[in-house]
This record gives sequence, C-alpha cells and structure tokens, in this order.
Amino acid sequence: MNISVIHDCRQELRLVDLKVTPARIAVLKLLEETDQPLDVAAIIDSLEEQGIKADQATVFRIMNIFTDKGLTKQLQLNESKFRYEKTGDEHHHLVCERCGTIEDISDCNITDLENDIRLKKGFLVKRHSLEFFGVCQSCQP
Amino acid sequence: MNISVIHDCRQELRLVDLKVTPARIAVLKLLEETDQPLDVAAIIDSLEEQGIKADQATVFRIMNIFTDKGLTKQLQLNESKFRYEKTGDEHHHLVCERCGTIEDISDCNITDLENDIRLKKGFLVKRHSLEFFGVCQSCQP
DNA sequence: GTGTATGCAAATGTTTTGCACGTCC
DNA sequence: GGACGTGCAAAACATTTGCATACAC
Repeated sequence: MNISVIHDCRQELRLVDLKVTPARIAVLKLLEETDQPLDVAAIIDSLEEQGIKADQATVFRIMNIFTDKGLTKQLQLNESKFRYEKTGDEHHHLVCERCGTIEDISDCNITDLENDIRLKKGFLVKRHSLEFFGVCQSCQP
Repeated sequence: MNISVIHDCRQELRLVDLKVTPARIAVLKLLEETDQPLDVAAIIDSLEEQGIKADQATVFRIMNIFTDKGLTKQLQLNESKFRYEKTGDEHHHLVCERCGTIEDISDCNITDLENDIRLKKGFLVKRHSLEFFGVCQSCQP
C-alpha cells in the first residue's frame, strides 16, 4: 500500500511536468496521508520524524510549485501563515477557535453564487475561499 | 462633515471602552473614508500623507484592539499579510488577480449554510470568511 | 495622579532569494 | 551534459514585545 502511494505520487508529479525527487515525493505522500491542512513548519517536522531532512527554503519552494501546478491548495485560516492540503473533492473548513481542530465540510453550494456574480458584476470567479470559525461540538458546554 | 466624522469616531471609541487618542481617531476615520481594505503599511502611508506620523507597533496594536472590540474586521486575501476594514454591512470581496482591485459584494446567503452546519455537525459558527478570486470586468478580453 | 497609549528598538515568525553544489532525466 | 532541485545563509517582510516616556481621563 505504501508502494502504491509512492507510485501514484511519482506519476502525479510527472503529469504536471515536475521532476520526481525524494523531497517532493515525501511532501506529496505526507499531505496524502494527513487529514489536516499543514503549514510549512509542520511539514518539516513530520518529515523529520520520518528521518527525512528538508530545508525550509526547499519546502516553501515545493509548496509554491505544487500550488501553481494545482496539486495542492493554499489556505489561510486567520493565522499569519499559510497551510496546505492536497487538491481533491471541494470542501471547506470548520475551525474551532477553542481547540484548534480543523474539520472538513462539503456540499457548500457556491457555484450558483459564482454564476450570479458573473451575471451581476461581470466578474469571472476562478476560485474562492470559504472558511467557518466557531466552536466545535466537543468544545461546547 | 469632517467634524461629524471625527465626532462619530470619538463616540464609537467610547462605546467600546477605548480611550480616545489622535492615532485611533485617525485610523478609524481613514477606514471610514476608504473603500478598500487596507494593510498596516498602507494605513501608515495614508496617515503620513495627512501629516500624521504613527509607529507601526502602534498601528498593529490599534488594529488588534479594534478587531477585538469589533470595530474592524481582519481579512486575508491570499496575501501573506492582514487587511482591515470597518465593520458594517456584511459583505464579501471580489479580488481581481490581474489588477488587484477589491470589489465588495453583498447578498451571499451563508446563514442557511451555517444553520445546516449547526444541525449536521454540531459546530457553532461564530463567523466565516468568503472571498472570491478571479478576473474583474475591466481585465477581461 | 494613575493607568494606558505611544515610540523606539529589538526580537520573532514566515516567506523569499542568491549562489554553489548535487541530482534527475 | 544540461536543466533544474536543494541546502545554506542571508535578506525581506509582517507582526510582536519590552521598556521608557507621554498622554487621556
């Protein structure tokens, strides 16, 4: 199973014309296996735990090129840093302001709204960000 | 008219238990008069043009306390910095990736969605961020 | 007069950049 | 072999903090 993930990663990189390197495979694999969006520091730490040492400049460069190529998405969750997650099913996030947990949520029908915007404002929406902040179930009284 | 804005600002500050200082009045007035969300550097520059000199530490502290008190909102528009705007009618933003213009948009019915989230996930939404990125009318072919 | 805001300088955290060296194809 | 990725160090920004002084109330 590990082997299949690695294989997919190599193919995924080639599909977007990126050279296959150990660092890129490791980052892509990590994001594949992680359910929370990670910031660069967390990515470096996780890789280090696996015995993989990667420079922060390298990881920033990897995240930028992955995001350019559409392999990952760059999120801002009201922190002064970016987080990254693998591109996949469209979803948004529920961020608990008490415990910090980030939960995914799907089925937000923004497409209708984007069409409205196109018609009313002439603005062509390429992408959007939608995040919810509040208190998760476990943190409520 | 100028006088009335200043007056409102003083009152607004007092209503949220903040001391009335020249720097706070100037920032609040500036955000009142500006239609685009501003970052701290832009705030400092605009004040400087008016002959008002304010330290960056001061402006950051002002923006933090204004946001805590609900006078302003802190936005992230996919830049590695915060922008601020006065709290008022709920609206979201259309950010043109070509010319950088930020346009406001209202009537995004997110409330229904927030209720759904409450019911389905037990997550209590306190606030959300919704921003659209794309190409504005003037920048289209 | 007292508590708090401000300015200044320095520290911290995130992201980018230049350059020499190493590695993928 | 040549283009491109990486590591290291330093720079560039954004934001915060400590402390002495100035100001609001």
